[in-house]
Parts: sequence; structure tokens; C-alpha cells
Amino acid sequence: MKTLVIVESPTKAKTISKMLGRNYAVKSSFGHVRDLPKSTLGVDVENHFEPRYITIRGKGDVLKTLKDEAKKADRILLASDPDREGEAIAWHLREHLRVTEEKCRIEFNEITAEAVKRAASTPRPIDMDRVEAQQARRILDRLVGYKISPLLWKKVKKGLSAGRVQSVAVRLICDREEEIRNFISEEYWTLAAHLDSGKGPVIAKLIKQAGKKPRLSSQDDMQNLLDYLADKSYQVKSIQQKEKKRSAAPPFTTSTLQQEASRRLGMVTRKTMQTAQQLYEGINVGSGVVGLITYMRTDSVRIAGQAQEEARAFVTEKYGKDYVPPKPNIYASRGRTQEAHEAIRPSSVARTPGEVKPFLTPLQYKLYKLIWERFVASQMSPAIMDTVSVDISAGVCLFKASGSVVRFAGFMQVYIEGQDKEEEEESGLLPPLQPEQILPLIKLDPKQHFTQPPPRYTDATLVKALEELGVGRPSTYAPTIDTIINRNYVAREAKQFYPTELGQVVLSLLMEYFESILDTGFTAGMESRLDLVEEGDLPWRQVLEDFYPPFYEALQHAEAEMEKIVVAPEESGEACEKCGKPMVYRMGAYGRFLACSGFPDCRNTKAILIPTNVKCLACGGNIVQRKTKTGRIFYGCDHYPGCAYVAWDLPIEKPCPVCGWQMTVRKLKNGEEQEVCPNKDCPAKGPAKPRTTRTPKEPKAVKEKKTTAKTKKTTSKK
DNA sequence: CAGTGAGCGAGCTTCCGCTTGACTT
Repeated sequence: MKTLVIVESPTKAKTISKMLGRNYAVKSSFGHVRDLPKSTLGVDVENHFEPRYITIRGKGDVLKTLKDEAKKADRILLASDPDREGEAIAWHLREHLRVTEEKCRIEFNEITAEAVKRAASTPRPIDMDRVEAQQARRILDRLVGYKISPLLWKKVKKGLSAGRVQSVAVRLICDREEEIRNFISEEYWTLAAHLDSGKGPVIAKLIKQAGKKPRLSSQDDMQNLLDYLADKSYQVKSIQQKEKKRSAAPPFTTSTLQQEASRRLGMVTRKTMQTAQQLYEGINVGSGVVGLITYMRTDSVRIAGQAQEEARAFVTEKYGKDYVPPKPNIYASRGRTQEAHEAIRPSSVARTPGEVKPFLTPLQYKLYKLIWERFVASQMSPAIMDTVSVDISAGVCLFKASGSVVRFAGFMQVYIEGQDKEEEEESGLLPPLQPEQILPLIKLDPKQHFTQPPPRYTDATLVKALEELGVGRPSTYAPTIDTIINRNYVAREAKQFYPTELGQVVLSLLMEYFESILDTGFTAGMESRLDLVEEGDLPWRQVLEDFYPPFYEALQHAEAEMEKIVVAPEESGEACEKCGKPMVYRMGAYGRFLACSGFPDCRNTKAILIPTNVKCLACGGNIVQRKTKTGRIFYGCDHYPGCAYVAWDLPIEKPCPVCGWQMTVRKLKNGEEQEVCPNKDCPAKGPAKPRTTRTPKEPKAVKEKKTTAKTKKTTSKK
């Protein structure tokens, strides 16, 4: 008897295959296999929203393999992820493979031999309520995206898009910019008193004035206060000592990993996910290829019992038993989660970051270390702080001094979560003080401040905001950010998101005609309806029957009323050297470029050149940074086409000792810099010494893996 | 390694959510 088990991820297939033994063939579907067609709406609105599904382009080979395997098998078990999308994938597979067995669906939340075997022995029918909830979600998203986008093509510019998720992301960024624009900075003053305790200085901050919060909005206010305080003495009124506990943060989900990688490592979401995928798929750590972390797209903080035990044993061994809480730490997932996977954690805590470092690229190492430390800390005891807070009075003014000291580090020994904003934290202990004690004044330290506008979104804070709104899923945060950047709705500069002119125009149109969909609560409302569908309490078509008529109304209204907008191109400040009219930034097939505003009378265009402060040694021109068609950065001379010097890396003002070309500096993956001659025909052809010694071992392993995967694929094609 | 934007109106763009690669120096 042979059983075919189908999972979503090929890595997972490999792992499970080992657990189930030779009576099982385990294959993967690589995610969804059927979907609405890309080229048309694919939803028959007139006929109760009947969807039309087709095989996803490029998935033909996968489905063929699955079909062949299905023929060979006596039984098929659909083991896609245990969530809404997974249930739908299972259903599509069942339809396509014509699975006749009623009980063909299995699920497991934990990839252990025991859990997988148990699941394999207890198949159940597919949960059609759940499938239909997914279907309603899918169709709604299709209607929103494929109905509004064409409207934008017509009214604004071709190629634009709108959607339930991406448009909310754009809205957040635009709203924030609006807040910043409208922000009026206010002056305020703070006052600190430096006092002498006799056993060391005490710094106390003014917190109250005549029982109220101090209002010091100008230098005059401050001067009045200083005059008032001139003859006052400072006396300790009360001393409070407290013990504070601080608990570890839960292990990573996709969202929190992206946030922390952005905050602490400066990685953009896309890079974080790429690197995490490498760690998940496996790396040769000397003894063979091992997956170093669990699955990286998850919304759950759940941890397998086995992993928890391993972590507790590890911590006990390494730090002592005080560092392990008597009861294992259990974290609750916040909000609406689907809990298909575990939290992101190392597959084994025994593989410490230091131990695997030689096999990882610098980025892989940093990310692995982050994941490892976060997880280990999450299983450790809370930290205990001793805090002291002292109230000091001077006339009607009340000052406060506080200090805190870590008595027991607990989890802080291993990992402390990053902060979006710098938060002041008092550290260190105060000198001993007595109630009623009079403290001589050393000096008063007044400071002027201005209130600050809220900060622009970063990758970290945007993902956080979307997650809190329940908008988007672990698999879509990174692609959504890419989309709104590619559409030129927003730009990321110095890690912050700014709306573009186009983004603001499109958003204001959407707000005018489709506000309900852009409402940050729209998705939450949709999700509650989907819950009812999953429970069998609401037919899926009803969700759409309720949604569509008012939406259609809005579409008609927008179609008729929306004015055709021409987005005014941004001025560059330069004048056209051919006709003298201002040059403006325009969007072309390859991104932004400079064009004459006199178009079509004057057709002058120029690429955007970023200066580098480096001179061209060949002709004395300036080296500038540019981009290829595909967006890759390269460097050339601004005398081009008069001067043909060109290089991939940043040139330096130094000739190659061998051939005389201008040298460049290449940044290596391990962070080091290397001087390279960009001349392909340079006789020195790359100094052999640094190449052989500096090339890390790991990329070789990855390459090997890739080629084997490739050969596998090509053979299966044949 | 260095392009491009209108309209003329071919044929196309576009959504969200599951997956992994395919190209690069």
C-alpha cells in the first residue's frame, strides 16, 4: 500500500518524507495550484459570483508530477497548511487530482514524527465552510483590485493599481505625511536640579508646580521659575523602593522578525525574508545540509513542547537553573491569527550562533543570531530590577529623582528587544538618601525643547501597523511594500517612507470614492464575516451579495464623476540646455528620468545622475552613479559618451598598478572592502590571493544545492 | 552597463495569498 502525501513547501516535504518511511511518497504543491485567471475578472457577478479557476501559469509541471504520483498511489493525503488558505489548496488539489476518498485531508501544527504519523492515521473530509471563506476572501479581493485599478488607468495613468491591502498601506503613509505637514512645533522647557546628597550627586527632574504639570513654554517662563527657586531649599519628601519585573518578548513571528531586523540590522523586509528562507531551506554546517530555523512565514508565537524543553535544558546548563522559570513561558498570540505554523525559532538551540558562524554569510549569521537569542530569551526567567524613586520639594515645586539597577538579569543576559523610539531609561543607583534630608543645590539645568512631529514609517513600523490592523498576511508584507514602491506611490529614502505626488493624488481619489474600503477597519469587518462563513453560519455568496451592490454604486459614481487627473511632474530645478525650459522628473519604462517640460516641442531627455565626489582619472570629468535598465547601480563618467570609463563598483582616484585603469572599491559580502581593477582585460586579472582565502565556504554549498535542484527539475520535465 | 514621456488605439496593465526560483557582476 502506497500513500501520496502532498504538502505546500518542498523543504517540508523532504523533512516529512524521512519521518513517514518508504510506504509514503511526499511531494509538494509549491503553494496554490489553481486561481482566478490573471487576464480577466474570472468572477461571474451576474451569476452569484461564480468563480472560474484555472491552473496557475507555470504550475503545469508541478501538477503533472502530482498527477503521475497520484496514479502510482493507492491513497492520497492532502497535508497543506492547517489554515484557511491551506484548506483551499487541499480542495483545489482534490478537484484537480480527482481524489475520490472522502477523508483525504490531514493537518498537523508541529513537524515531529509523532504528530505527522498521528495525522496520517486520522484523515478527515475537507472542511468546505473553510474553503468557502477563502473563496469569498479571494473573490472580494479580486473585485476590489480588478474593478478599481482599470478606473485608475483611465483617469490617472496606465499600470496603476489599488487593492484592499496595498491601498491601506499607501493611506497610512500619506496620512502620516499629512500629520507631519500640519504639525505645529511648540516650544517647551524642562528643568533638572543637580543636588548634593553628601555621598554623591543626585539629578532630579521638575515634575510638578503647585500640584500641576509644569507649563514652561518660553524662556521668560523659565526665568520666572528660576527667580522663584533662587531662595528655596531642596528637601527629600518621600522615598519609594520597588522591585520591578520585566519579562522577555515572545519568540518571533514574521512581522516581529521583520521589525526587529529592520530596527537592529537595518535590513529591508525583502532582504530579511530572503535570508530567513536560506536559513530555513538549509545550510551545510559541516555535517550536511540542515534547516537552521522553522518556517519563516507565520503569525503564531506557539512553540513545540520538544523545542521548549530543549531550550530550558540548554539555559539551565549554560546559565544555571535560576534562569529558567519554574513554569515554561507560554505566549498568547495577539489579534486574529491562523496559527498554521510555529513561531520562528532555531530548529535546535544546540546549534549556537557561534558554532554555525563559519558556515554562514554575515547576513545569515546576524539574522540567525537574532532568531536564536530571541527564542532562547523567550524561555528564560524575567529580569528583576531594583528601582528607587525620590520626591524632592522646593517651595511649591516638586522634583523627582529615580534610579534603577538590575538585580537579576534573567533573559536580559541573552537578548533585549529593540525600540522604535529612543526611550530614556534611568540606570544606575541613587546615593543613599534620608527622608527630610536637605540637599544643597549644585546647579539648575534648564533646557529648551520643541515638540516633534510623529516619525515617518519605516519598514518596521509600517509592517507593525499593518499587522495590528489585521491587514495583510505574513507572506504579503514584503511584496506589498515592493508593490507600492514599484507603482511609485511611495519612496523609501534613508529607511523612511514618503508618499510621492502620484501616491497622494491616487489616494485622495480613492478616499473620495471608496472610503469604506480604505477604512482601516474594513479588513477587520471582512474577517468577522469570514469567521461566520467558516462556522457555517453564513453562506459565502452572502458576503459578496452584501459587499458588491454598494461597491458597484461607488464604481459607477467614480466612473461618471472622477475627473481625469494629470499629475503635475516634479520640477528638478535645472533648465533644459536646448530650449531653456525647466527640466522635470518623469516616470518611464525604466524608472524616473529627467525630461524637458517643453515636450513634445523639445524632446530633450537625460538620465538622473547622482554625483560621487570622485574625479575621472581618464578625462578629468566627474564620476557619477547611474542605473542600468534592470535597476542595477553602476558608475560612469559624466563626460559620457565622450569618455567611456565605466565600472560596477565605486571608483577611487587611484590608477591600477598593472594596467593604469582607474581602480574601484568593491564591498565584499563579509563587509570588508577590496580594491578591484574594473578592466576586464587587465593582465593582473584579479589578485588570486584574496579570492581564494576570502571566499566563504557557504556560497559553494548553496550553489551545489541549486544545481542539484535544477538538474532534478530538468529531469522531471523530461 | 548609458533606455524612456503624448496620441494614433493594436493588446496589455491590475488584486491577495500560498509557494520557490530565474536572471545578473
